[in-house]
Amino acid sequence: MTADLLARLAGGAGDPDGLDTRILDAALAEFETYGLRRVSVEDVAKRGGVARTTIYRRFGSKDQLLQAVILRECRRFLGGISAATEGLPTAEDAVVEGFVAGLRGARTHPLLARVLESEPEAFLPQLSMNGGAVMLAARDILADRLRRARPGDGEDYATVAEVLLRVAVSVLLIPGGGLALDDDAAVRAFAREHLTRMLHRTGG
Amino acid sequence: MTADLLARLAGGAGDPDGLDTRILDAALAEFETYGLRRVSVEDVAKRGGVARTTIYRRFGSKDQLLQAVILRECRRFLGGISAATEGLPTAEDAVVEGFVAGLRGARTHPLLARVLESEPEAFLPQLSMNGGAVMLAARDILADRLRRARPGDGEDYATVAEVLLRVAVSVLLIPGGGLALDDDAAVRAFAREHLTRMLHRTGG
DNA sequence: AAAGCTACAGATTCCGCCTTTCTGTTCCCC
DNA sequence: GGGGAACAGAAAGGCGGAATCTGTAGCTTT
Repeated sequence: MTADLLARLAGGAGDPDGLDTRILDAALAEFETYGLRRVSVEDVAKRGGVARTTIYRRFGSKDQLLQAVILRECRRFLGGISAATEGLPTAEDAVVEGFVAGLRGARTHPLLARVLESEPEAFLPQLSMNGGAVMLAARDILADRLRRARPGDGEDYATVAEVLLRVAVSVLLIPGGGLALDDDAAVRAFAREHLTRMLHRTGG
Repeated sequence: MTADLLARLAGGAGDPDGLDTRILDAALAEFETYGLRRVSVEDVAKRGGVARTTIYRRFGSKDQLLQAVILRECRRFLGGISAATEGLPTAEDAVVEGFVAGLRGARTHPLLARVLESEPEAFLPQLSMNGGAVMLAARDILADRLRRARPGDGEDYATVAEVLLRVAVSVLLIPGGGLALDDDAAVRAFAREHLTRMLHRTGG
């Protein structure tokens, strides 16, 4: 059931008429505007111009619809990291740009901002449940970039990538610290100065 | 007002009859057992064997009482980190043991566990409000240990310490990742292998 | 084959209303 | 300076009934 849903969203194919996409767009817009709790399936149906039953037929339940929205947002987020680290010459660059892209992507995400501000109690469980899985996916993408930039040295890139992501998440959730990470330039400088050190020095 | 409260708790002095301590003990026990919301000031007064008015005279309000409890717990937590990193010969050791002590201290903290499980919606605001300040305090302690173990090399120990703490916090909030941190030994190995790299190599 | 529409049962939420409890303050006694 | 009683206002809890929402089913339409 979940695998089916994932499969439908994975390739971008499997949705020739674009109805799933239209429903997901409508749901995303509703959730971004009103939060999760106050949005009914009918609200989504109206905005999407479809019948309520169609949503149930395609997604099963409101919760599964939400999960599908989240899944798609995660895919976009990962795509952003992937794009920002594509073809960088060194592993250091990949660490820096991956960190910058991840932090900026999360900071500017409308749905995340809305939920975090409007229904934080719904966020912590979501974080404990699926947060780990999302992080594993992001970690693998980042680790792959690192590995390509510096092939065959046996570095534990997956762990390095996960630590990067965890630092980024904690900066998001606990803003008040002493780290100066106000804009992209500051974030980049911090990552370059401190986070790249977790990579083994190869050339020097 | 807050400074006054902090001053009274700071030295351990200023509470000759131990009444503040008894009230704080009672409040802590109540909060650990029943959570934050369901505990009334009278519950605390009964357990502490004092009049309700005394609590108001000494702490001002229920919220300030809670803040005082949290403050004391933070002091204990910081004391644990401080003790665990005392007199270690190298900065690497301080990083490792500070990380281990911080993670274990948070994981085994009864009040933290209770609130996280029973009223997570009260935790996220608390984290955004005071989390940063607590982290700054913990950071300074850790940074001081690192500096003592390796004096005068101009390393930015404060930032290193804060990153350590942020990684620890994120492990607490997002358990599902790929990091194997099940027991102290595993935590220690991870910290030794990956986190110490954020220190500049001095001797080699 | 799949979407739209209507109808429906059960669960959940919302609302107004009332009662209780809790908070924070005051005053007096010790 | 603490204990105790009394108090007003705020907040929380209980509780019916109404409305809404979820999820399902059956039938119609394209």
